[in-house]
Amino acid sequence: MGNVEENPDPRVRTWAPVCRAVALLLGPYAEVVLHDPRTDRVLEIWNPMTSRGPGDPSLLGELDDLTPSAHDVYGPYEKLLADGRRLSSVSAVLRDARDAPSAVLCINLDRTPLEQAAAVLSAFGAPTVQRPEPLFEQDWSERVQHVIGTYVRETGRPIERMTRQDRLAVLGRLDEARVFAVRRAAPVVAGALRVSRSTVYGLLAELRAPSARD
Amino acid sequence: MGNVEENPDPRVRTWAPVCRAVALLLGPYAEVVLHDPRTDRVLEIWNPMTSRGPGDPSLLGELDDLTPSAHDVYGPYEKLLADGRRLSSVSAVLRDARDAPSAVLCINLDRTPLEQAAAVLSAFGAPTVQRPEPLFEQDWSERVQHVIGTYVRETGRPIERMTRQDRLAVLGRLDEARVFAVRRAAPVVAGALRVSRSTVYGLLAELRAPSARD
DNA sequence: TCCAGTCTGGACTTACAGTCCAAGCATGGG
DNA sequence: CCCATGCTTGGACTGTAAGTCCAGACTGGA
Repeated sequence: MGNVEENPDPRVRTWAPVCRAVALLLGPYAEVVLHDPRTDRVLEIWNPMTSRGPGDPSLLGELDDLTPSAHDVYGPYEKLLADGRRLSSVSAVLRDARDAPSAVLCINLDRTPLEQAAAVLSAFGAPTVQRPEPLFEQDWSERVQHVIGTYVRETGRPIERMTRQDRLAVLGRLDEARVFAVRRAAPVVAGALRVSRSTVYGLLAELRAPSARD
Repeated sequence: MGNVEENPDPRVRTWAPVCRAVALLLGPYAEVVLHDPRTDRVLEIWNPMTSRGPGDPSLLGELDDLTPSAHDVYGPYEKLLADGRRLSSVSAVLRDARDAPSAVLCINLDRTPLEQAAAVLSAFGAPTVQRPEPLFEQDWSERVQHVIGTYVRETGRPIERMTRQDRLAVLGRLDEARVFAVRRAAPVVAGALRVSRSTVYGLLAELRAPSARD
């Protein structure tokens, strides 16, 4: 992470103590990044989780999320690393004495170990072979929206641009969530996916009967 | 849990040490019950989680699950207590010297504290605003059991002695819980209430159309 | 004993779940 | 430009479960 005290950039000298403190507090599972929003490059990085370093371009679109809100703090967002690690990410716009944006701070927390620990705990006294038969709630149609929304966010692909594979994946999740045990669910799902009822049943059949294993 | 050493029932004297050991090992979160499968009653109980005691009927249908399998050990099953605690439950058929079934052992582990801990862990570094769904409910048939169980506890009236008013009340709660939005729910509820399908629909109609408000 | 209220099994109707197919519509190769 | 291929679609169809209805059985009380 370089010799910060000698870093020529005044912004780094200003913010480095905060960054180092956060990096220390959250141990090896948090990455702290200071971005230059004008050049879209990394100013400094602590506990890097990828191979990024100062001067590298600010991959990951960490700065893209900043436009819509009126505040200076954003998130937490969920990010997915290429190797499958799941990150919770917050960003903050840092301003200089004249109140002009001078840097952007990002903290990326790797939630994978926490989630593994949670899985160990909740598996204790194993809850049967039956998987957590996910719920149905008063308004199960919100669950449909949630599953689809999550998928769209993960892939960055809106419903209109989904491929057949996308639809198969989404329907797989919905089926696992036992959504189709609810009456009238299929037409609702079809509508949500902008697809006909026939297509839903066709894709579901394909999912449920991979018996054509030739 | 009574003075086990003086318990006149030889089965209790035989199995008590095992039961006590398990109850001690799993601390306050596990209940150990010894059932008499012929009379369908509790022989002895350690760390009771409900108000059951020796001689009480073996509520909860802990013995119902035993028929279908060829082995003598069953589970873990998931059970829902009336107050919402979630149990992992295993049962074992205990046999005497002549290999005849003499008692049934049930161990019920309260998973709630573990799940709370798991929830704390997985909530750490909160993943966005999402997580509207309580990790409560499992599959809907357990919701049925839960509603009925709660009612039985509240009124102290077992299913067999319920009046028409009781059934109306229970069905009202189930209807509010949107249980009947799930396919195949009505027959299951009818079975759980020890009542015919016709009766369920009749009572439901009465509940839903009190329009004759004159 | 009868009566009133309730429950029951079973026959029935309705509504939805799920299947099937001919035709439409993209996409891409020749 | 045409055709071939693969996917989707609306609609017709079948099957299964949801819900209704009713004559008869059961129950407790007068």
